[in-house]
Amino acid sequence: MEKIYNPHAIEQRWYETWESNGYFSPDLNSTETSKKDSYCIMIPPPNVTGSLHMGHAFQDTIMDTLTRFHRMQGDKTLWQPGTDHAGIATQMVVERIINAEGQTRHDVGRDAFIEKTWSWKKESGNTITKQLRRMGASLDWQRERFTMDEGLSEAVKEVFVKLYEEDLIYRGKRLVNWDPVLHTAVSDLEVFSEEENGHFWHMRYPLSDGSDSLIVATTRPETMLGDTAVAVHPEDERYQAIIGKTIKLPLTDREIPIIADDYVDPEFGTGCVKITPAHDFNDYEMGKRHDLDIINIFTVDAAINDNAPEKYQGMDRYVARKAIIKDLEQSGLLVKIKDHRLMVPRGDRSGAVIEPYLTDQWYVKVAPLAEPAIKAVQDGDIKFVPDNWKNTYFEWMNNIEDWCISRQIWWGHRIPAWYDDEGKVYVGHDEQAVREKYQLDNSLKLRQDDDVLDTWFSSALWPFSTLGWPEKTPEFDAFYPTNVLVTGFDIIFFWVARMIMMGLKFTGNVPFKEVYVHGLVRDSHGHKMSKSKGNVLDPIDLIDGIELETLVEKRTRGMMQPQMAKKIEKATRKEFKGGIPSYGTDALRFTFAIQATTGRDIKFDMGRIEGYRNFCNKLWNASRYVLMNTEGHDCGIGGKEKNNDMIFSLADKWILSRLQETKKQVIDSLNTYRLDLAAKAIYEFTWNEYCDWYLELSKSVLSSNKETLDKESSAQQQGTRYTLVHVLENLLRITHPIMPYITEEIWQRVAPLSGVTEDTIMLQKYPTPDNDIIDQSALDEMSWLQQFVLGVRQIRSGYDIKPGKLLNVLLQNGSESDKENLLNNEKMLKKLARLESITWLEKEDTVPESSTALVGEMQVLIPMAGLIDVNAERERLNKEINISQGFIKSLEGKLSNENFVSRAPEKVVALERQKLSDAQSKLNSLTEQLEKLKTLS
RNA sequence: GGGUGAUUAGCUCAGCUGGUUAGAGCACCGCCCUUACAAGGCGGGGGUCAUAAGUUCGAAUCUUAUAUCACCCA
Repeated sequence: MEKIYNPHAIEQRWYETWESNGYFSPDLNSTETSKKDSYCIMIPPPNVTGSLHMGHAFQDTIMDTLTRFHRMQGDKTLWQPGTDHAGIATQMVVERIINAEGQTRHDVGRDAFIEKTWSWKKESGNTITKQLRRMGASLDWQRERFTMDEGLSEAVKEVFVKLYEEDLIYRGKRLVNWDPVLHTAVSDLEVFSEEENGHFWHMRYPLSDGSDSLIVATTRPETMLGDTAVAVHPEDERYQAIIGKTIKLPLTDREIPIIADDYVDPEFGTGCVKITPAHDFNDYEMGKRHDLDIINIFTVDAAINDNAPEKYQGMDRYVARKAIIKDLEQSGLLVKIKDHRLMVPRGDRSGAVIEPYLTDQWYVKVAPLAEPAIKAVQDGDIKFVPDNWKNTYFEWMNNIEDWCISRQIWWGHRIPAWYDDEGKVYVGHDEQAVREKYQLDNSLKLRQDDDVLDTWFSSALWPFSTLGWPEKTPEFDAFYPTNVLVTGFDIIFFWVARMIMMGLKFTGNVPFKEVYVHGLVRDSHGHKMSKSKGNVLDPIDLIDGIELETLVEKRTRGMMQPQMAKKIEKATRKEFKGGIPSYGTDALRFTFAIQATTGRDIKFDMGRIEGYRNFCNKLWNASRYVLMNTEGHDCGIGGKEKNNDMIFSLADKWILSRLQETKKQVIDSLNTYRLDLAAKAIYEFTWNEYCDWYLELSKSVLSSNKETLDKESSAQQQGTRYTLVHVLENLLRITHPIMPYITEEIWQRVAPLSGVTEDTIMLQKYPTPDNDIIDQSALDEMSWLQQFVLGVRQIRSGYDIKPGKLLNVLLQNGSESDKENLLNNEKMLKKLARLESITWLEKEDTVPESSTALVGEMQVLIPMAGLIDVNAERERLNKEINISQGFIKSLEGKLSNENFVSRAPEKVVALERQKLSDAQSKLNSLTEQLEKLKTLS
């Protein structure tokens, strides 16, 4: 093995081996595993145009860890891969290519455009699936699906037609988020609202009878052309007299009513609000309440249309804004202009300011679907982890609105609805089916709806459409309902809730039994990573490393706000002085796993990934040590059962016990989605116990000279070699779900030494704890040994005694069991504490001036003899005595409290008493020692 | 305005149903190239657990209020 762990040399080779051998695929034909033992996770389908970001990498680490864990436990395991067709995003990508060739998509035509999109997908749509492979994700690629696949499209049609037939889909005119550049409705998720600088324009609206006037304020003055009322609060005393009167709307010849509605906040602005039902969501609702006219004044481009006075027709909304301001000013109706920060909604793809816009769209009537979906969570058929996310879910489900599912673009599932010349609508799987269903004559001309469905519509079917639904398939039988959905909380509404509704509606069953909601990955300062902030980290760059210059270039290229580039460059150069070194996939995965706590934010800190890369190196080198000392030797394959003479040392028994406890902790943690605790248990066991103590202790067993080995020593060496290999081999299997590559690489070398020759670690059994192996007396004795060694080391370090200097220690005031422990472990103590000799003294023996450490009541004495300064030792003892006295005081306080003793559980009181007596004997020893120093000097 | 969550060492975070003299990693300080590992070893310093009140024999942990921050919804 190389001296330093090098992820590059191993990762991709192993992935190719796993994939080409079909290890990721569940064996559907096996009769051994019943339905009960199946395990399935659906990947949240990433956008086909997308590339892997930190959020994906985090989420995929979680899913892959769970998948590998269950696969190793023998479950029939499927992690279902695939991508979604990302209607708008994909269409824009292809459109950009066509534009670069000097054409528009309208020049090309719909059918040819779709064809081009498919060929783009074939050539370039696999960026993210390649990156998923780099992450080590054990997805069953043979079953990869795409939301536009034939089968999934069939599912979409089936669902649409059924919902329509049940009156759960309807066509209606409603306000939607309209992108005036893309000419389509967009979902809330595709709209980003950010604060921008704007103005508040105060305008005077005169009453029709000329008696008075009102002042209204707006951030969008051009919408006044569509005003159909002015509203005040019903209890606002200032305006009681004019409620019910009318306004002469300036710049138009319309009269509009003054209405009262308690939505109006009398404290805000002037307490008068202009109402534009066609161009504002709140106004729309108010318009419905008061039966107001709805006047749309915009074209699809957000220019002024024919419903407005001729003067403004054809003007872009911002040109019209200026014209209107000017005209109002000239008529003396503009009262004032105030600077104002306001939330401006922009389309995340086009960057255009989104307009609420009145159009014909298709909707899903959600309330009837939501009801069983709420019940499923209430009844516990679906559990959220952490549990409190269900509140967020209920909150949304109880206030749910109908879902606009149509989009005015070309790329997507075309709505299976046809119209005749009179506009009558027919819904069916295809034109032929429609004609049969509605008994239409072949001569009747039919035209299919131009719109396509929202991508989320097909995503909502993902858990069952990928398994072949509506066909009856063995996959569906085996894996539906799936076990867990792993997702960020940001799409509980958009996706999770809709999958639950659709799953229940069409399969009669929940789509998943648990929803594990993880946090979102942020930068080291807790900010959201975004291209415009220039703080994005690419997981692949963390795996492979990247030069500083390349990173700067990558972060500042193609910025929406180029003025930010300088700032970003500076920050990047400061944070990543030498670029990013290559950390490898396993270190990245471990970093994610250990940060997968129940919190909502994962602040990604470079210090941590570096630390876990070091951890990989530690594991690597520990393995090197094990191999160096076991290869070519008798490692007692099969353990004691097959090697009767094998002897286990204290250390062997101890580490074997700790291994069982670690297994238990890791398994329990993974079962409860606490990957952080699992990773931590692995880290601590590996580093603090196996490496720091066990490997060191094994050295004293294995260092004996070969020629002089007697039978006993060789049986001891066999025991130690067996334990070295056995623990490491188990540890690798325990760790494999989190760090697949390094564990596979090492396991290939280690497994044969434990008698296993198999092709891959990923299909081995996951280790299970064996309580019979846990040896409490070994745990106790080891703790004695550790205290002993630690005590000597502290003295050594406290007095700057060179590590190489061998010491002579004296023991006094020890018990029989101390004596026994000493006999059993003298050799190990000498090696670890670097001792020349250990001398057991009786109580009455006199001792030279010494520095003292305590192991229970036993005093470990290191004679000073020029090593230690008496005053310094006195000071040290005094400090310890002080601490001890403080502790005793607090314990005595507790125990002298009548209430505590009578009310606290007996166990707790007994524990406190034990603590007190321990502390007192410690104090006695310390004082005794101090006394000795006094009398001697 | 409504909701949710957070506040623990310089930084990033654990701390499960109240029983800890409050832990870890990184950073920091001292010693050490001891043949698995300097991406390392050994030892050490560092916190009134945001604030206030309450419940309790006992509160980082439960309740209430306040402050600050974050996110979601309107």
